[in-house]
Amino acid sequence: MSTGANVGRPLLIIAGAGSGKTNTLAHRVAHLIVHGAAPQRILLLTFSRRAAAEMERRVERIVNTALGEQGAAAHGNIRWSGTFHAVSARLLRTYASSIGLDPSFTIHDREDSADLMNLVRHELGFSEKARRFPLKATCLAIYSRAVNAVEPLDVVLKKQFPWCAEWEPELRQLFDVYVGCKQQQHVLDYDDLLLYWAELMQLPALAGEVGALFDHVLVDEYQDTNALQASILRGIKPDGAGMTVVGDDAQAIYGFRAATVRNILDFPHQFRPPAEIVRLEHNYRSTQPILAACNAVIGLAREQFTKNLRSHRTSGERPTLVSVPDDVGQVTCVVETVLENRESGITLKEQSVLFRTAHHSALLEIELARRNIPFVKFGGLKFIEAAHVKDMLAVLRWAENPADRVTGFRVLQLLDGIGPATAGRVLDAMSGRAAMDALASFRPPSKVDDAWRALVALMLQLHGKTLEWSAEFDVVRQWYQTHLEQRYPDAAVRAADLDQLRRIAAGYPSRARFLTDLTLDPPSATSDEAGVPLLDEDYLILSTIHSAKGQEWRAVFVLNVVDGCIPSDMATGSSDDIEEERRLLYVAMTRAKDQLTLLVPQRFYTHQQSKRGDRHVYAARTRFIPNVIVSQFDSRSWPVVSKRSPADTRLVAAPVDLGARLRGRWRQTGT
DNA sequence: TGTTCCGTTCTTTTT
DNA sequence: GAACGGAACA
Repeated sequence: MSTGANVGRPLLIIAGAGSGKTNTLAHRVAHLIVHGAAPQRILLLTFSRRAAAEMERRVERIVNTALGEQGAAAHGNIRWSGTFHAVSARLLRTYASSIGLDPSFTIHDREDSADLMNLVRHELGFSEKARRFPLKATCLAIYSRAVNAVEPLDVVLKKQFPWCAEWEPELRQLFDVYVGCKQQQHVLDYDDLLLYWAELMQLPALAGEVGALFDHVLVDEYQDTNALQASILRGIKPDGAGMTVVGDDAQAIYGFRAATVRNILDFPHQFRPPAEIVRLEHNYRSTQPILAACNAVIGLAREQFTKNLRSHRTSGERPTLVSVPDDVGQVTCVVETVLENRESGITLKEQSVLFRTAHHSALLEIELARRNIPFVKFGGLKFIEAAHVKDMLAVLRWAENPADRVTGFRVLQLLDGIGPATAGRVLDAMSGRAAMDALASFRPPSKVDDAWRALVALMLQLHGKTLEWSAEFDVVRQWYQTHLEQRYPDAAVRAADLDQLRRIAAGYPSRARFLTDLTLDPPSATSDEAGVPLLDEDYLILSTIHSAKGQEWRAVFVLNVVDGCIPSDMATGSSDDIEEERRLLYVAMTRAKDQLTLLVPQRFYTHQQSKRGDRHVYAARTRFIPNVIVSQFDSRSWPVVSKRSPADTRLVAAPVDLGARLRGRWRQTGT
């Protein structure tokens, strides 16, 4: 890459799967540093904290090699790196006073936001049953979409939520009050982090100041950013000078979060002269047969992608389509193949099992635990979302920000005898200036007296900030023990999670940093043994396809490659949705270096139809691997039956799409 | 007012 | 199979 001459000019790198994107970006950053750019003035925006850390590590290594350790140390480290959300939180705390924001704001995660939305929803009387108003999660999804896509409510409703369109005036009112509540309570949600940053960039003086912090702005996974994020970038570097974005339009899988492929496609022509475009089309990851199958799958997409990836690794086996009888067969097949692989020298860590939705791995997790095979799971429910962990965090967060009603609501209702009504009255009393005084002088129902005194004492102690952060955590932990035992029969198991939380807390200098970081970059993995750091141990990777983005393994298994899972039954609404599901399968397949196994259960259990009887449906191989391209795969059945009747073989080679037909019929009558 | 139980509805991916 | 809302009960 000829960076030297064009350091100032905007650059778009279209990087195909396995084309060494991370490495390219790392080299570019390192190159900038080696040629005199100040690391402190580089902004590196990635998709996850994990990706940012990995990037920093690589950059450091390259710079060290080029300049020697001393030379590298003289340059210092990259200071601004992370997700849009995390970087925003940091910027907003710095500029809070200039934009009328309380610098000690707390951040709501998805669940908290939904809870607040629900509070408002009830308050406005929208929750009466006769009205069938959208549920809290739907309300939040609509709101979020409007914010992130930068689209007016009526457009969002028409395009994405037509069944809620009749509620437009009520939703408008709901969102209006919701926004007011957040401001009153010094709380920002995920969307606010982007929104406030984007708004800040509309103020010329501040925009100039923030833009001037950075000489270079690099954005990874640009295909998965949304309109709001694009507007932030335009605000930072209006002329695109020093800006590099990297992405692959064929791997866009975050449309549900309002990400749009337009960002990457329209990037070059935002600028005059237009951005330079570099295409990386060599795949260094997968064998040619695997890559050919991946290309075949993405080749059937409605919109054609310009790249055609070529592999450097010409030998190897074709990917396998394995037909298994049902979900139990699927799990057995995977586990036995994984173990075989390990015998032949592929460690567990070099293998992964991918799936569309988090619960698809449930049965596998049980079997792995039974056979004592360690694993780590990415995606799905995180341990931070477990009720007992949320309880602990709620206490700490309420102390940090007593105005946060959702959090206070949660803490108060931990006490036996305090329900929504009493909690509401306490919070009303606290809404004045001296919240903690109001809390201390509140008279609760007499039967909660003892518990009440303990809570008040705890809150006063925390709010007074008389303790060291780690001691503070312990005080809360001790207070919570009673409630933990009272509420959960499996308190001992949950206590282990809280030990883990304590270890995480110990790594932070302050309560505020701990709370912010945990909300924005929560530990993404859960393992079979919570808390045991599996540093040098070997373990199998389980991951949702979304969380597998950017990763690679020697052997990859994809579960439930059937219609109804990929594409998900939830996503068969519009053809845009279907196309995103196709790319999802493509992303899953392109993770594999040497061995790729797609599992196709013949019977697929579902808990959708509750009408006693059919608890499973006859599944069909995913529509994304139609007969035209099935020759790219080795098809076989498992378990292997020595004598097969010809009829069976035919069924495996060309399964009837019975499930899809049945579902189609159901849908017509249903809606 | 708080708790419990029952019937209905919806079920994905994540910062 | 969970989450929600409504209603009955303590």
